[in-house]
Amino acid sequence: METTCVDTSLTLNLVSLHKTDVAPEVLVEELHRLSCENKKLTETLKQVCENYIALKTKLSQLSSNNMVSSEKEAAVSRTPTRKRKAESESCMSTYSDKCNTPTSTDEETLKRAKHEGSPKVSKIVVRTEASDTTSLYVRDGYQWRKYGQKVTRDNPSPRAYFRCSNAPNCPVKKKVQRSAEDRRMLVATYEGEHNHVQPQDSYYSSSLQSDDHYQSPTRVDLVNKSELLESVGNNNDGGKSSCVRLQPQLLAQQMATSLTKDPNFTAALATAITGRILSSHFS
DNA sequence: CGACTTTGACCGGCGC
DNA sequence: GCGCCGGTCAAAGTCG
Repeated sequence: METTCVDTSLTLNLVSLHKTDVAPEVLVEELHRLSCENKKLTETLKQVCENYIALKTKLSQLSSNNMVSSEKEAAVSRTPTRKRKAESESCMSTYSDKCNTPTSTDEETLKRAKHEGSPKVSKIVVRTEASDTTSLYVRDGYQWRKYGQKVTRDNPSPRAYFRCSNAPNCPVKKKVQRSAEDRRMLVATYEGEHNHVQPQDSYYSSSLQSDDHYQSPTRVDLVNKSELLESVGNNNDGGKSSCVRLQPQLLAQQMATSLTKDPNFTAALATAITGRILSSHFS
């Protein structure tokens, strides 16, 4: 599994600032240059944010349009929504159809979420190493106790059931099963929310920076199931850089986490802030 | 010895 | 009511 592909090291010219035998006018010039660069970066960031918001608005408009059209289609061809019939139909459908049709497990998860007052349910898709197509363990920073395993009807690979064992009464449960289409894909379904903090010395948190075998998860909340399907579909194409296809918000979260852990970034940020203060002072 | 995994049995919901 | 199926239990086994 590949590590995070976002290079967080900012290569601002910090070295010259540490020199003590530099003329003051050179330092001033350098400060001006950095403040200009900082302004440019701020403008670029602003533009990126604006583009992101515009795209997000467009996406929500498109999805709402799709919902209206699908409701119309459903009204035209109203069929009994019995679970087994739907399942047998999905067995007849092609692979691509499957990608656009909610699986029975998704239905159950959603049903349960509705029934139990909608506890937080989310799915994580993890691509494992090509050689490893039997393990059902997803390292996510928490400690899990396996309490069951079952072979389900719609998938030849067994489904494992886990409970969080970090806290004695933590209600979180996790189901892990290999994808029927791509056995390298582990699909972990989380139910509930942890009532404790994430262990700090976890494999996951440390692996974000150094471990090459880190399984970079694609987390998708089931609030929007189309996101999940899109994510699974995207990860199904045998692509090598799963992090490229992360949802924008997830990518931003990962970037933020990586950036705040990066000493280069904190140093560059400190320099940028100092530059701003000094430039406003000089002008 | 405690924590964890394995695995067959059991239970409840749902479709027929 | 019966059978199927997913989810859970719990006893036995394993490991450090």
